Formats: sequence, structure tokens, C-alpha cells
Amino acid sequence: MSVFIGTFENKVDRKGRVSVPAPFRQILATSVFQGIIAFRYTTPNAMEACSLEFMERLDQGVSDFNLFSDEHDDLAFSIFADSHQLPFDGEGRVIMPAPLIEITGIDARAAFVGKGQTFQIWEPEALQRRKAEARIRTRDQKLTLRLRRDDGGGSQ
Amino acid sequence: MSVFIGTFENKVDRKGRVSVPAPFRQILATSVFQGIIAFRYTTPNAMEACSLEFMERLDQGVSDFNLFSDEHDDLAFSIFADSHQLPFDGEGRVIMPAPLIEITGIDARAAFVGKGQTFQIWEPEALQRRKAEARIRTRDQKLTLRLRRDDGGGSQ
DNA sequence: TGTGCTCCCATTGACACCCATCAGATCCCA
DNA sequence: TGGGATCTGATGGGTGTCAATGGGAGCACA
Repeated sequence: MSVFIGTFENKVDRKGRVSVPAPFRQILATSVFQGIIAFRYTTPNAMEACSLEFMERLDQGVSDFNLFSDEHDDLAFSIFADSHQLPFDGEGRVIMPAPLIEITGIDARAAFVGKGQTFQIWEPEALQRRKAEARIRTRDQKLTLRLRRDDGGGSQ
Repeated sequence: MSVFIGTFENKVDRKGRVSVPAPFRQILATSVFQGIIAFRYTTPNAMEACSLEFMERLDQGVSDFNLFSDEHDDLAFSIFADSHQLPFDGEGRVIMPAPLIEITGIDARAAFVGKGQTFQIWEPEALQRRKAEARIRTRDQKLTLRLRRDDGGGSQ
């Protein structure tokens, strides 16, 4: 197992803790950092999450721009500055940081959505709406899945 | 753990001391010099910071991003001359040097912003403005994150 | 003698760690 | 094939520990 697959909905307790789904934790088991990195990216109402290793590879990608260049600054800000390192507790839970709760509107429950090398965390109802939209759009546009020629480094 | 991630806002006490966030300190724990190097670079209203080791790599020009190779003298002037070596006290705090306070406009609070291999220290409100800018600009320019083609070590 | 800095100690509040319970799935065996 | 035993994952809650902060005592240097 190496990719995040499936959707799981878990409870957020009054301390702000959520269990990261066991299948996801299993994928992260080999990571040096026992936990997840959560950050905001383009999708509104959702936060992205990944392993620390994935983040480090992003960093190297960013560094291919010149360090201290404007592009690097902007990207570093958008990604690293608004990232949160969330360690697992003994039971595989993480604490939802306040800023991310605000962005996502997560309250009593959180939905974990696999996206391959990363996953997202949603407020369940917002996720439902998003899924409905996606269904309609794919039907209308008759989008089909295309397998990508395998070359290793997929982007996001 | 090897990259500076996240934003942390701490108080500056009347002696000019600030706690360096614990996660950052942990990354610096293996450094020979127990403290941080703070210096001014192009970003107005902010100071850059890193470990002593990172500074040495800059100096040798062996950093991954072959940085300023032509302009080493300029680099030496703009960075090394205005660098400050700030040791931790017993509680992991550093003292903000007057010149850097002046540049950044830091007063009662200071925000530590992870940028991967380095981090920045900001006056919190100036940081908010900068973050908003960065977000707009990355969206407008459609800058996207790219994973560097994986050089072997790819875990997950 | 005064100023500035470095240790050192006290306080506090958050959260990391620990343990208990509960629900669902699987297995075992009569 | 049905019922109990077992296991794992999800959830709830208590408490000790540590990070952040404030302040004071001692020391160096002017």
C-alpha cells in the first residue's frame, strides 16, 4: 500500500482531536515523522495533508527556483508558512489547528479523502456538495480517465 | 524533522527576549551552535534566520541552489556583514538585536515563519499583509508546485 | 556605581501520554 | 450456522509534563 485511497468520516472530540483513518496511518507508518503535515492549497473549504517526506520533496522543488527569489518567497509562503505539523498521539489522532478549522468549517466531524500521494480533510457536508458538483461536471463533459505514462514524479 | 514548517507567534518581553518555537528548536538541536543566525536580506520588514550550518553552506556556495555564484562579494556584504549570531538562553529564547527590531518594526510580538530550510521573523501584522499578497500572486501567476523528479530516495 | 547581559527559578496553561470503554469485524468451534 | 471469544479501531477523559512567559540575582564592563 502506498497511495491514499477512499473516504473516511471520523468524529472530532471536544479537545479538537480526530483519528486519522487506520489505512492512512499505515501508509505513513514508515515516515520519520509520526504524524501528518496539513496545509492550505487552492481548494477552498478543504485542507491538504501529506507526509513530511512529501513536503521535503516539495521544498526541493521550490528550491529549484532561486532561493530568495520572489517566486520562491511566494510559494514558500503559500505552502510552508501556512502548514501545520500534526503529530499522532498514542491512538493515531491529531489535533485540528484553529486556522484550519476556520478555513474548512469543520465542527463535529471530519472527512478524510484519499488523493493518491496526498489526502484532503473536509467538513462532511461541504464534501458532499463538492462531490455532487464533480459528478455533474464529469457527466456533462464526458470526461474520461486517462492513465498517465508512468514516469515517477506526479505533481499534486 | 528537517524543514521549518508553520507559523508561530510569540511574545517579546521587556528585555527583548523571544522564545524560538519549540519545533524550530528541535530542528536546530543537532547544530554545533545552540542558537540561530539572523540576518537581513531583500525582504523588507522581515529578517531571515537559519542554522549556522546553513550559513556555512551559503558561504561555500555548495548549497543546492547554486546561489549568487557570480556575486559572492556582494553576498558577503549583504548577508554576512549584517548577520547576528543569537544564542539560546536556558529556556530557548533569543534576544532581538536592535538593528533587526528597527528593520522589522517588531514590538510586542514576533511571528516565526517556516520557509523550508530557513525561516523568517516578522512583525505579525506586516506578515499578514505579506501572506495575502503571496496568496494572490501565486494564484494569478498560476504558479504551481512541482515535485522534483524523484532522485531515488522516494519513500511513499 | 550604574548599565546591560546571562543564568536561574517560579508560574501557568496547553497538550502529550496514559488508560478505559465501546463498536464492528473476524474467527473459532460446537 | 449461530453464538461467544478476540482483536482492532474509534472515542472519551484524567493527569503529568513541558513550552512559553515573567522576574530576580549575580557578574562583567564601563
